[in-house]
Amino acid sequence: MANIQQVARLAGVSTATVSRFFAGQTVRSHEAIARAVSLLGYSPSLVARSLKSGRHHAIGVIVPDITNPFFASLVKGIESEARGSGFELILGNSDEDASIEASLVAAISQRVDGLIIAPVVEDDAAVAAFIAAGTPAVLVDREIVSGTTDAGGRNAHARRNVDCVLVDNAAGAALAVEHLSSLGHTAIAVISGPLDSTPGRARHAGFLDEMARLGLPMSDDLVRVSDFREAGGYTAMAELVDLPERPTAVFVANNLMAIGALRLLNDRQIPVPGSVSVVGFDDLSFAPLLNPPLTVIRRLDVLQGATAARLLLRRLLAKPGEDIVPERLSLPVELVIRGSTSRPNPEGTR
Amino acid sequence: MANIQQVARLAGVSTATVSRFFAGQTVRSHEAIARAVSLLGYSPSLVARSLKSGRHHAIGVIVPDITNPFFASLVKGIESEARGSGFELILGNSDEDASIEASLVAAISQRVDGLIIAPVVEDDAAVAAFIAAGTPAVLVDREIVSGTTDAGGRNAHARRNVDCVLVDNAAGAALAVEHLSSLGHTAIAVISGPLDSTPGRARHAGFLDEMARLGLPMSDDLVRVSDFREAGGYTAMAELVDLPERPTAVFVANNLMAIGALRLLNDRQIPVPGSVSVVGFDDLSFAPLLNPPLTVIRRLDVLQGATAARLLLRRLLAKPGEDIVPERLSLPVELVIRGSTSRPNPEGTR
DNA sequence: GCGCATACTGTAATCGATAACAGTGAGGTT
DNA sequence: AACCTCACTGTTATCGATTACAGTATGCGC
Repeated sequence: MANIQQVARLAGVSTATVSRFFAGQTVRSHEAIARAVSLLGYSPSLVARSLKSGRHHAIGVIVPDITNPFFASLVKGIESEARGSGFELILGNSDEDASIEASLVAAISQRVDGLIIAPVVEDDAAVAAFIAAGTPAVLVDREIVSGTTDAGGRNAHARRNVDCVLVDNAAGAALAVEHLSSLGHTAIAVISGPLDSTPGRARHAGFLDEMARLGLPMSDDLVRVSDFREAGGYTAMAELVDLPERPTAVFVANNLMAIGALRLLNDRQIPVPGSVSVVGFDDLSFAPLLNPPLTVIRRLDVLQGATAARLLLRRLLAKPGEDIVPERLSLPVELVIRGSTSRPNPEGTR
Repeated sequence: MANIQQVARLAGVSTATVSRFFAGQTVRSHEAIARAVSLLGYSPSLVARSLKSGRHHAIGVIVPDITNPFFASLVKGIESEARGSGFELILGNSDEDASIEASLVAAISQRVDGLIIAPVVEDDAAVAAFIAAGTPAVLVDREIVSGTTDAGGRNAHARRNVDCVLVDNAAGAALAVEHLSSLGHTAIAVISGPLDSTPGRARHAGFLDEMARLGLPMSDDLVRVSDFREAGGYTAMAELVDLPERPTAVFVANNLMAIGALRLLNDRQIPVPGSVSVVGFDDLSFAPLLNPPLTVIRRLDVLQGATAARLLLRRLLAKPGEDIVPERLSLPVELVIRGSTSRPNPEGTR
């Protein structure tokens, strides 16, 4: 790879002039430089530029599980938006593990101008430290409630360099309960995600609140806290169907657990929605093709990623000194009714 | 962020000594340096190291569609393997578009030590140029048959710096045909991917070869060349079911098109496998839950990604001068029989 | 006490680009 | 002719680390 010195020598000018040529300034030896550049196939070294400028033209993206279709769509949205502004994407997969996430953040932070992250837990020291260091960040899908170093009681959002792109989890859970209740269900169970993550906690709370608001009975048996994974949904559903008083409907708080839950019902040959109605959270391209087609709470996943990227880029492209007001967006959700929910069967088919 | 000068000053040594300390050499002022480092929270600048060494400790990954579960799994396998060796992942999504891919390769190539790519087409000038530049690369799932700059008739694999991790596409297609034929089908159609991509071409050829080998009739009507996208599968299947002589079975050459095809059959209320049997290529975690459960050709996707990463890392971690023999692996596939295939219905239910 | 090997240390050049600063020359004004 | 402005150019320090090279100190043997 040629360097700027060789170009300068070939064009008979100084390196400063070549640098100015690439910065778009008017230069007398315009043509000679252009000729030298194409002859040598020169292109300025990004690393040298980075060293001088301190900017990397890259953003870090850390998700808990890239094989979850929701996060894949999120990344796709981020990718196309970032690329459009000339930023590269550095991807990390935390596998829902806070310690992996911490090492990812540490490894990535030196190479990026900003970070888009769906933190594993809400009390996330590594991410809080990154944010405290002043690097712009966007929390997506999940937020951080308080940094460990934060004695003053302010939470991470009080910081000036963090935006947040969430989804209305509580409203989604409430929509699910409302729908099931309107069909006549009263024994409604929930399979929640980890309660120390935003969507886990918020969907859980939204579910319980709506149950209480509608005056529906609730018992600990009907509440299963799982892990957002397919196997976790499978196990949790197994526990629910084995209850002496089996619920007639289940709200499953994410897509992978919903698949796991359906798989168990399928394995046990328990009719859906005949015996148990199921509502999932997050749509899947193939949800209409499932047996039965899955009723879900839907959001615009690619858009959510693109929004997060736009918020981050807004900071990265801002003039120095410009003060940017942190945003905390909550995107809407909607109920998509398909075949996995129906009126409860009075006989309680087993 | 502190720099090496500040550490050196605080520890009362020269920068060279600090540098040696980080390189693991024995140093007299060991403790003083360690104290200065932790006091300042210093960590060596990766950018400065990159500039000096020319290495980036990063690998580029370019896939056609990250929302395709196969590629998501592939990326996951690459990620965990790369991370284990301290390499970052720079991700690009080419959206099955060769011109996007070309700009991705150009943008990424300066930041990475090697590239893992599933090229959009087999005759891919941008990727061929990248490889010709001498940067190590691994072609995964798809290969490049000939570089445009390659007048000598040697193809890209003759180059010393490229490995290839494919899957036995032809065998997979043959397995599908065999299975359908053994059930009694004779009017078997195919929905292929783009014939200028490796899996598109190889599965197509494997299908036709096996049909010919078994002496099954073939007509142009039964061959649909599509685009590996869900919408493409939908359209292609629409054309097939509208044929005057509707086929009784269809081999769909990838997972997304299979979903599209099933969606059409679902929309038109055409019974599967009653009226049409369907075999897809590439399993999906939810394939057993589809209506009907989808019969597929399966491979080990995460392993394929991990294998590609290992082959690349082998080159990146090699001592200079060490000659590494290029590998061209073809991973096995298997047939997973589920509910979407059955004996043909003699009445030709419509 | 001298010579010498060993073990560590500092100085300075280097990677490749950028930008502050100080020219240089052409053209216009008086 | 003297002077000024304007537009461009070259020199050089800088970003932060690495490393070749030269240098210093220590211990050992004689």
